[in-house]
Amino acid sequence: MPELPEVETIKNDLNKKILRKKIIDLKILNKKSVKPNLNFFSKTLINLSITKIDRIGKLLIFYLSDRKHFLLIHLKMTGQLIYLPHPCLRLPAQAGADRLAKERELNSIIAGGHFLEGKQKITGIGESLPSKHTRIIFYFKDKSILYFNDLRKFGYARIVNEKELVNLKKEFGIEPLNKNFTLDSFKKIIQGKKTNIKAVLLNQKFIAGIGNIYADEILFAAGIKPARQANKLKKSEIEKIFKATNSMIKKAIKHRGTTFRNFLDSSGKRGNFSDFLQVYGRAGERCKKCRQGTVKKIKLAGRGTHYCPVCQT
DNA sequence: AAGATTGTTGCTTA
DNA sequence: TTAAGCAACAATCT
Repeated sequence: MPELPEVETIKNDLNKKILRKKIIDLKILNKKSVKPNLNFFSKTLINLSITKIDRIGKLLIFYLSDRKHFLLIHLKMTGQLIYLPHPCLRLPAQAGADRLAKERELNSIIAGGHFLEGKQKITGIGESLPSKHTRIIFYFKDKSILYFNDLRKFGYARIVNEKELVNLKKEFGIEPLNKNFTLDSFKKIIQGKKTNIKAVLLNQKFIAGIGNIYADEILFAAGIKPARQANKLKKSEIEKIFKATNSMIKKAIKHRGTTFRNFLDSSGKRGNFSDFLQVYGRAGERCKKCRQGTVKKIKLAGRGTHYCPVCQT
């Protein structure tokens, strides 16, 4: 479930890898993965290059060299963007003693997904590329390839013009990494909402980028029950949630995101923040913080919600 | 084998 | 008028 930290990781990596490389061909294996339609999508992208990659919430924005169009990619639940530097890379003999190991690593993604650390099977990955979940393939002039994989076909790649982009941006709330994400702006959002705090954190129109995993983790760190009514939270409690949001997002980015089901970064690697999760996915287990409560799982805002009934109040 | 999984949209209800 | 709630979507796993 790519949320802000996962999408940010992909954005940062791809910004180092694919800029100014000409797109010479496209393969669209699932029509519904591209918008507005297959023909326009291909016709627009071919012969262009990507000049910059941006992100708003969980949405990736690729600036294109025609300066008129933008490629938006949303990974939704199971989307992956995996970049293959070269389909058949061979390093020169003078590359050093570990040349073969390096080559193997660079090429293993083709050989069958052995690039995965460990042998843990994760849905939709661990396959050679393209896989049965590959929906779009971008071919660059330097022979490198970008794969858009999406097991559940929820994600999409969409071409928009500047006006559409501007209108779309308006739909998003404040960005946790932006300067305007202040305690004051956060307070204003929370205090005006009658619904539960988890639903507020999840709503992209209020705060952009938080999804189900980080919502649970943030509220756990803040010691607040997810079902608490937002406008009834004390100032001190809002401050705790604000601080937890800030540190959680930053720490998760530092560890390259969370792989719970099938998130992979642009090299096909897992996110390490999974090791730091405190409540998400721990239903029935002892609370890691107070060591008294047992993590409970309920349904809130239509989502599985984990919390400790003892130390979250 | 039904129910859970989640991000977003669009519809309904309050 | 606007906020809030909920089904729907997709494909798999438990």
